[in-house]
Amino acid sequence: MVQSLSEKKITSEYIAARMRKKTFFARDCRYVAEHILGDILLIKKGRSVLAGKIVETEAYPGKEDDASHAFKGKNTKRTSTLYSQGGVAYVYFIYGKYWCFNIVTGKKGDPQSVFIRALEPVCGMEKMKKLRGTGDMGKLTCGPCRWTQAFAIDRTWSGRPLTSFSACILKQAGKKNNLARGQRIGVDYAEQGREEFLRFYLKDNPFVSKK
DNA sequence: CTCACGATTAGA
DNA sequence: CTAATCGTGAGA
Repeated sequence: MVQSLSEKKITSEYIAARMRKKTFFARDCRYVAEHILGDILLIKKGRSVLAGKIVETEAYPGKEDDASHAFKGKNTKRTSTLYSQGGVAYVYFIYGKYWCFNIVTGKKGDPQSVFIRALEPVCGMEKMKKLRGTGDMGKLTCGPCRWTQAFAIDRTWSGRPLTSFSACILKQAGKKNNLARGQRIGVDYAEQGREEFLRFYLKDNPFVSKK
């Protein structure tokens, strides 16, 4: 277990010292997907704080990736956010009831992103349980559409910066990740993309979506 | 306008 | 294992 953020003081100085900057997100999605493992996703609304350790990610390189919404440069009303400068969220609706959350990476015009598949709860667990309608830790935040529900993510998040005091990624200095890599999940429709090893996760972390 | 489908999940 | 469920995007 990571140290609970609520055990520390979440001051703006604390956030400023650890926040991942825009320049970090300007990198290739594979690099970002790997290096944000173990970092903390933090969302503040007034006094309420929700935070989780990132334990599972997938890289979506964009134009050359037949699993990506931006394959061959496809640009629609929904996917236009993917073409932003790295560092904002890309959120979309799926299966009639869920929200999927990505972090846009790379330079403006290059539609890369990192899909966040699972978090380990760190702060605001009671609120998460309420939003999920369950106290079952095994199903609270392990899964791309479970954690977004626990964090009340919806369409209003698409395009929002993840480099602000109310929403950011906190770098965890000195972390020792036991990294694992594999094929992405749920993209069997992509003949090329399904073969590539673009899924990253923390080995043996119980909050990873698949065992 | 119509229609097929999905970067998933809950439940039988 | 399958049903649920509806916004999105492609095509008529």
